[in-house]
Order: sequence, then C-alpha cells, then structure tokens
Amino acid sequence: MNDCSFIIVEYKESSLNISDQNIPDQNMGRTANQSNDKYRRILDAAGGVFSRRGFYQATVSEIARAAGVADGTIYLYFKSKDDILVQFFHFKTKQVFTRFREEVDRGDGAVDKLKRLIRHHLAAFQADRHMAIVYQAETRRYSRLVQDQIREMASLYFELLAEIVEQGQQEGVIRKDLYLGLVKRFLLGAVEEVISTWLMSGGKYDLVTMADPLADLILRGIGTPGVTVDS
Amino acid sequence: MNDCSFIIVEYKESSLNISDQNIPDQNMGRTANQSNDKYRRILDAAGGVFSRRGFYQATVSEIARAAGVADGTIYLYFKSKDDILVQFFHFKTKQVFTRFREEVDRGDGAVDKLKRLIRHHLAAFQADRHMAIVYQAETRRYSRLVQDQIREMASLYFELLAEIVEQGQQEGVIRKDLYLGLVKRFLLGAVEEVISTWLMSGGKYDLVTMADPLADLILRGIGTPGVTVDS
DNA sequence: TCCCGGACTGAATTAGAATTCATTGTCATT
DNA sequence: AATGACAATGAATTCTAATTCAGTCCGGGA
Repeated sequence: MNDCSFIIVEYKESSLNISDQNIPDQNMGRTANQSNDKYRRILDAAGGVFSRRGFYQATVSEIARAAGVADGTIYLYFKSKDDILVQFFHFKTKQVFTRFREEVDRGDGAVDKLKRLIRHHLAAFQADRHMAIVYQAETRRYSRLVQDQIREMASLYFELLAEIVEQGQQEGVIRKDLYLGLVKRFLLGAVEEVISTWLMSGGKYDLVTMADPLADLILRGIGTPGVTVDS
Repeated sequence: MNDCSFIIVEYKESSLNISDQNIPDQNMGRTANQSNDKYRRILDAAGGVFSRRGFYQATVSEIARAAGVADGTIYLYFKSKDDILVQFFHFKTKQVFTRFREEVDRGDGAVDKLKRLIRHHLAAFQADRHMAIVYQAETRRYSRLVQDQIREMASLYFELLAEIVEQGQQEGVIRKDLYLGLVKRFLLGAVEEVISTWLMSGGKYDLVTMADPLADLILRGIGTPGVTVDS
C-alpha cells in the first residue's frame, strides 16, 4: 500500500456517497508510483483548469488533456467530475491548514501569532494561485458539493483565531469587550477581500507586503484614538 | 423579421452598457403593463432559481416555470441564459447603489456616514436574500460574464468609502496614516463576510444588529489602545 | 518467446439543456 | 364578425459534455 491509495480511501469516507468500484486500490504492483503520480497530475491539472474556467465551465476533457491522460483515465481515479473538485479541496485544505497551525504555534504572544497567521495566509494563497481562485470562487457558493469541507475549514480557522484572541485578552493587548463571533468574521473577511482584490488585479503585486498594514488595521482600526461609536 | 427580433436587438445593445433601457418599452400597446410585468417576473424568478441552485445548475426551464411563462418566452425578453444573469445584476446593482448613495448623503460627519453605509448595506442584503446569495456567489468568480458589472459596483462602493474616509480625516476622526486602497478592501471584506456568514446560517438572526458592533471594530480595531504593530 | 492481468485509451453513447420556430390565442380595429 | 398584428407557447432541434466500454498496450513471469 502506498499513500495514493491511502488518500483515496480516506477520501471515500469523507465524500458523501456511492460507489468505490472505479478506484484502483488492489492493483498497486510495480506501477505504484506511476499511479500516484497520475492521481496528483490530474488534481494539479484540475486546479489549473478550474481556476481558469470555473468548475462548471471546465470540461473533463480539458482536465485530461492538461494532465496528459485520456478522458477515460480520469474515471479510474475519480468517481465523477464533482469528485475531482471535492478531492482537490480536501487535499489543499489539509495541506494549507497544517501550515497555518504550525505557523501560529511558532509565534509567541497574541500579536505575533496574529501577524504570522495573516502573513502565512497571504503567502500560501500567493504561492498557489490556482488554489486561491478555486477557493475564493467555491467558498462563496452554496453547492452541497463542497459545503462540508468549507464548514470544516472555517471552523479550523476560527479555532485558531479564537485561541489568539483569548490569549491576547489575557495578555491585555486585545480588547475584552468583543463579540468573538463577529471578530472572527471581521478578520477572515478582511484577509479574504485582500486576496480577492489581488486575484482580480491579476496577481501583479506582492501580497505578503499587505500583511503588516492589514494586521495594523485589524488591531487599531481606522479611527483615531478616542473616537467612539455609541449606537 | 418581426419585432420580436427588434426587442432582442435592442436588448443586446443595452446588456453591456450600463444604460436604462433594458425593459422593452416599444411594444406598449394595450399590453403595456403585462409585458413589463413579465420582464420583472422573469427576473425575480431567475433570482430565486439562481440563488437556490447556482447559475450553472439552474435551467431556463426552471426559471420559466417559476415565472409562470413558457420556455420560449424567456427569449423574447432575454438574449440568452447568460443575459438573464447580467440583467439581474445590472438591475439590482442600480437599485441598491442608489439607496447607498442616498443614505450616505443623508448622514453628517464621517462616522455617521460610515455607520449609515454599513447599516444599509446589511439591511439591503437582508431584505433581498436572493440577491444576496447571487451576489456573494458571482462576485468571487471570474466569469467574464458579470465581471464588468462587478468592477463598476466595486468602484462605486469604493468611491463612497473614499469620500467618507477623506472627510473623516479632515474632521480628525480617522487616522491619516492609512493606505486607502487597503482600507477599502478591509472594510468591504469585513461587511461581506458578515453577510456571508449570515447566509450560511440560513439567515436566522437579524443582520442589522451587527452594524454598530461592526462599525466599532472597523473604527477602533480589536487591539487595546497603545498596542502597535511594527513590522 | 508467449501469455496474463490490468492500466490505459478515446471513440461511441447518452442525457440533459439551451435555443428555435411553426403554430396558437388574443385583442383592437374595422 | 372578420382581420391583422403580435405576444406567447412548447415540442423539436441541436449541441455540448459527462460517462462508458471494447479494445490496445505493456511489463513481468513461465
């Protein structure tokens, strides 16, 4: 057994339904690496095509061509077109969030952790533009398809944020009169919008340079000290 | 050639420009109200179907059924399925931004204007859930389709924000050391994320109550006074 | 060398949906 | 009542693209 089949099996669980016949997991003789390679190649190709054309306008043939395999081959590794998207998400999410967690843990003090999170969020999306595009597009849609993954991702992110905010409150660097639920959205929204704008612009400038100014805005707001908002 | 084709031609022109003549109004014999009514009914129906199923999974037949017209009738009012989306956006955008502008102008002082903008942004999206869903979904996608409208909308919004921020700086209630480009995204992102979360939750709670806490976050940030972020 | 298993292929199948258009129904005018 | 104009209809057409499957190819064992 190699990790190709591991990934696939794990995926089977996490995807909602049906058949598993098409997935070759008995056959891992000498061609093991080949297969794994092909699985990856298809996922990568799919990322490219999805980001360029959007999920619904992408065709399986395009993906196959981009991956350098025949149309039919796709169905040896994926149950359906939908499935390619689901697996793409699953794969990228795991990868990215592991990094986020590591980064945050490496920081000390809430402010440093927050800055690290923001910086690495921006860096990760800058480094993998295809993922960024697919993520931004599908995250705001209500397709049953990837909804579970999105929820899971969001709650992982929110966990990180909750931790940081609480620590900051104990340290006295973050206000105590905050509605946490709102703060989390506020934060994630600001970061995602910055990414979104960067994508719209064609990704010309360096996204990571936005990290510190953004953290500053989040921490200090746009108002001058002393301004209040009573309802 | 009959005037059916006339309508279509006229509409073709108007779909890309931002002009007001989307509504066929040449054919207003005795059936004037009927026709206008039908155009609206189709747009409304489309909003519902798009929001429920997403643009690509919606079918023209569904929209026709929801609007209570025959499939073919759609094509008397719209050039294509794509066109329905384009017009939907155009129509809603105009409607919503007119309100935003009015609301902001009615406020006095930058802080009041900002609060008004946020409150009415939330209120408008809460009041028209279909629009909110379609907007959130399509806004983050890179379909050439509605990209022009999105850009236009964003720049209208950013104009409002720029005005508010500048005024606030003159009044001394908004920091002067801000990178305006970032502030705009920061602001819009935060508001949209709040809406997005509300949609995800199924729209159960009252969105407008978030307005003041959100404005507070934007103005004061999450940090306690005195916290700084040096790079 | 010949055979076997199964990964791989891509043309054929098929289903679904956008769009068209010949026909129908309706109403104002005569 | 008949006519003409045209909005409306929805079945038929056409196209697109997901999925299938009957074979081909390849490498390792006999």
